[in-house]
Amino acid sequence: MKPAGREEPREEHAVLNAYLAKHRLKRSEQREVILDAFLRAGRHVSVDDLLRIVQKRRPDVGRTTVYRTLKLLREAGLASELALKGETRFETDWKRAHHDHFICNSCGAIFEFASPEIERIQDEIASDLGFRIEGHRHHIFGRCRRCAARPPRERR
Amino acid sequence: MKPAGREEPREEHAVLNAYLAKHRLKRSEQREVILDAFLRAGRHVSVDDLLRIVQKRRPDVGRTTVYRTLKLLREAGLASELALKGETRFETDWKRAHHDHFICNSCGAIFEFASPEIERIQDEIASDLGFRIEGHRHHIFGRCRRCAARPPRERR
DNA sequence: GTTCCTGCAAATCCTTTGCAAGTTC
DNA sequence: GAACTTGCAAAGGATTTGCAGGAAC
Repeated sequence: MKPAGREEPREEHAVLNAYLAKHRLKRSEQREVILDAFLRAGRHVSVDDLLRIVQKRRPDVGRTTVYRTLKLLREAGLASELALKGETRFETDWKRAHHDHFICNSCGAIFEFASPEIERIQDEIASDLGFRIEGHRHHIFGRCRRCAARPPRERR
Repeated sequence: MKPAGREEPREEHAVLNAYLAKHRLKRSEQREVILDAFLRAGRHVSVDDLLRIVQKRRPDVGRTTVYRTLKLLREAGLASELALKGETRFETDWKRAHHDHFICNSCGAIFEFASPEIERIQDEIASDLGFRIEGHRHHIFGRCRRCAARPPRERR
């Protein structure tokens, strides 16, 4: 455990810096701060979530920069996006195994799952079709354990 | 009235009318025309596609009405939506078996697939989690047979 | 006649872009 | 100093909403 306040030198910072160098882009404090906030934020943050977190430390960072930095992080392989209806959320993607999502319609909680078996079947179907897979998004919607137990109250 | 260019009396029209009656809503020519265009349009139309088709027959129909009618059709169980990045597409949903989609990143073509096996695995995973499934969206992205054969030309 | 629909324009929401000023290399 | 970044305001694109007039019941 590192001293309070201070940022641990996470591998992801090095990855970002390598990416910047490779593309002749420049480092900036904003990018550091945003990456750091993103890594600490936990999974499935929206742009607004992230902006809010970042602004606690640097109130002058603009929403535009958060958008631009998230795009950069995606290109660098550090973030991936989760296109939900109406809003896009982001999750860390560095050395994480592929996974998909359960999304609770009631409380909005997002759970992750992975199934090599599903992936395998997908691959089979794709190869039957002559389709070359480049990615996929598999979202399951429903009610999480807690919300299923406490059904939504009736309207009338 | 059944003038030339006549519409076949599809079951879906009856479903819509039943839905309207049940909810004390009113029938209108716009709704008929939009539903009809939607049924004929084939799969995966965008709002703009549909608007264009509808306006061939009734140039005075507004985009707003198309949005509103699609919403209605969804509620009546006649349409379901396919949330793609940047635009929403709609497909007919009356008495159609559940299916998911392959989407070609290159030409935009959309193919459908269904796998009872995948559904079964999903159910298992969900029940392990105590999650009650209400629906899902499974999109696979990549290149279709044709686009895979003709790789994208290089930029330089 | 009352209630519902429609089309237009305006409003929203999320995201991107133009630009002048500030940073990094 | 040249090239890249930033934040703001404005622009964009998709979708929704307010409203006055028009249709359906």
